[in-house]
Amino acid sequence: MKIENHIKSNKTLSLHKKMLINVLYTGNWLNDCISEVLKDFDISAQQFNVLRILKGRNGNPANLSDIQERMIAKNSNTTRLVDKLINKELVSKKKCPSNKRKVEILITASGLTFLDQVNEVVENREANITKHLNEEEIEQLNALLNKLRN
Amino acid sequence: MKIENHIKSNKTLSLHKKMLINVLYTGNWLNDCISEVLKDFDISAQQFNVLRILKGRNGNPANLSDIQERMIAKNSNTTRLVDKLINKELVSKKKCPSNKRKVEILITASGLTFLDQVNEVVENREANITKHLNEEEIEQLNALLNKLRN
DNA sequence: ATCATACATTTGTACCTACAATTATTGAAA
DNA sequence: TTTCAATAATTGTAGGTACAAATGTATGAT
Repeated sequence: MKIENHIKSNKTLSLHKKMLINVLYTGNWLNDCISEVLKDFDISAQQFNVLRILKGRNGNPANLSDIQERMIAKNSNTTRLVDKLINKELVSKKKCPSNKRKVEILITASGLTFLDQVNEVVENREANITKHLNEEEIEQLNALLNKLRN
Repeated sequence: MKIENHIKSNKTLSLHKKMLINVLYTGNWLNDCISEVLKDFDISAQQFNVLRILKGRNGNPANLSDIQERMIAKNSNTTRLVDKLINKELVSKKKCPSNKRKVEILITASGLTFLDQVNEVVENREANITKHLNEEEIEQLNALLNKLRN
């Protein structure tokens, strides 16, 4: 469906405007798709994102700033996201011994198990989304988005 | 810049995954670009969106559900967004006389003046963003995003 | 050694989002 | 006509985002 139908616009939008709205709208839409799956696991997209980042460290502890740098939404308040995950015992945090300004954050064993369970369902959903485009189109879309951001 | 550098991923991501992350990331990025401009006017992207929708009605009052349908972020809590705009006297609201369940929302004269001022700056910023792609690429990007959502 | 500065994180506040529950109103069926 | 379901908006609560200010720690210059 065209973007102007989604937002029920009555005036004719310029191609440029349509494209920008489309990028915003599709980003929201994709976020909603993933959030819907995550809802069953009582976890938000950003919390899931933190868990994935920590798993990617393969046992090396991460600072808050390491996590922040890797977040998809750069303005997340990582302190509070991590706190929520600590409450769920999915991650652990302690002061960095060599530099007490920093913290060392790790995914726990139960965090890893949980993440693997969630990941399976998320990846199914993602596969269902990407199947609408072939490899060449995915590559094009990737390239165009990169170019848009400069 | 490639998306894997933005999120500083160390493992090699599949093309599919990169594309999905890219859609989310670029949506956030674009939102941040526009929000940065709006900040000078003390208005959020969603409040700006509501004002644009109301202007598009050309003097016809809008219900809350009319606005909601036209929002880029479909889950905005429109009641509260409108309340904020009423406090700033940029929009007005009254009970719909023919159906007291509904409300009639209008942009005020000062809302229109304000919107026009903001719009000029926003459109400059938008033009600066879209200039990285030519017409054909913009058309492609539009088509690919539409196809991704089915 | 002291001090100013930079760094890493936390906290505060306002706004926004997600979603469920509630209130008020309407319209149609029993 | 009463009642019940549907509709439109509002409210409540928890979580997330944006941004500034505060806290605690490290480090280089003097």
